[in-house]
Amino acid sequence: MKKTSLEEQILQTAEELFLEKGFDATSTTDIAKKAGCNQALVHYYFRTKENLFMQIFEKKQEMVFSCLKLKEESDFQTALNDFIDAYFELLMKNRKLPFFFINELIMRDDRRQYFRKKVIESPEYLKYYGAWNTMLQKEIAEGRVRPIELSDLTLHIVSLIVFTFISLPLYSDFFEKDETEITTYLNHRKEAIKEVIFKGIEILPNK
Amino acid sequence: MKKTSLEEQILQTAEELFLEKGFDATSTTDIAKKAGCNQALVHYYFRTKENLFMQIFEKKQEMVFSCLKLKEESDFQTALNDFIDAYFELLMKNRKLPFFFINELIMRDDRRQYFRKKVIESPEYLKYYGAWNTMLQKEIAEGRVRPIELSDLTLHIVSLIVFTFISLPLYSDFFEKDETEITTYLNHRKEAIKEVIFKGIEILPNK
DNA sequence: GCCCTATTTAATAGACCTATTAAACACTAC
DNA sequence: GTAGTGTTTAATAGGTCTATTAAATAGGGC
Repeated sequence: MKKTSLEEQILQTAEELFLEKGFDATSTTDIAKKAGCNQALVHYYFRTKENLFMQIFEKKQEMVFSCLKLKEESDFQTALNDFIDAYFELLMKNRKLPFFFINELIMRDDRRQYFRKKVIESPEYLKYYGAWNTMLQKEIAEGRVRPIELSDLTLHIVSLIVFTFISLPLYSDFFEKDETEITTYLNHRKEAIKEVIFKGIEILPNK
Repeated sequence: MKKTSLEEQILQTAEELFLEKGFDATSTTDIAKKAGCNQALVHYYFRTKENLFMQIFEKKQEMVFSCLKLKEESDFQTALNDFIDAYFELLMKNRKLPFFFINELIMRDDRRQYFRKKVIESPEYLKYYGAWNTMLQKEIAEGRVRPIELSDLTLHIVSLIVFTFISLPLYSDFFEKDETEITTYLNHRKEAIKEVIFKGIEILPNK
């Protein structure tokens, strides 16, 4: 029937549950029950709940991190547009990811330190940041973009995108929207975000 | 020494702890210990942890809600500017509020329903929404603001403000900032947000 | 003094959690 | 067959949590 081993099954189930309910609210008993095995088996394969969690955490961390990659050949506007598309698409496929990172990264002192060492201080991250900054500075120098810090621009974009997904449960609940309507709404939000960002940094000046 | 009764003391302590650590991570034992009383007393006064929590939840709900009020006399740009200031100031004084609402409102089905009935469907809320929309439509009709939905504009602004505070622990950790620097940073963010919003909706067209 | 009420405490029931232990099971090699 | 390996289970220790219980304490009115 199943090709996947129970170990794999536990890992998959844990991923679903940790993303759905968070670390604290998910018990090893929950995982075992849903994976269809004895609770002790979770500990047999992963020893601790924390170990099991970290495997999933690192995977998700990598997912988000890889969105920062910049296609070398493209111009700034295209790169920015692609970045927004990529980020939006990632979150449309993983709608609970913002909650996951808020609760399991931002709110945990120990994991923030881990993330900082692993991601922010990595040479790869610094390389990406440098590449983006070079592009932005060129745009500003040549008068196509108003003076703005890369850190501000990034935080603007990430705020607009991520918060769309954070507030999504309110939207779908309050206005009783079904899946199709939600997809339409999200695509609308994506364009609205591009509009306010592009206009807000004057990529397309009204002449 | 203390004028405040233990009941009041418990309520205050619970507010601090629920905001700091969230509902699940705060035990009635924690509250009692910090309030300096027996754990059973928490239940004596409030019967259940949920009861105690809801008193605090409603208070915070009211705080956020009251920011929507619109000073009747002002023009749109001033109103928008004041709204951003008010919201920012509220969160600067209550930095954990976004986490509180994400975990205790957005992520809980039952509390979303409660909030919807209590706030979103209240005549007051609808009145505020109408007043804002009237102003916005007038701006658009008279060509001072590009066509944009109020819902989009609101979500843009709230996203930008709230996410600044959501990501704040990362900022202060990663860049090792002290309190003074954080305040400077937050004020900088407030102005950066106003800039991108005002330019993004063309309140100040480049002529 | 004594009664009555409100407050506060210690003790505990009952539930759930993580992690460990020892025993049972399945399978291959011989 | 048996020995040996890795896998899976039942059982449980030891901890935490909420909520309840009964008993102790304090303070006012008489």
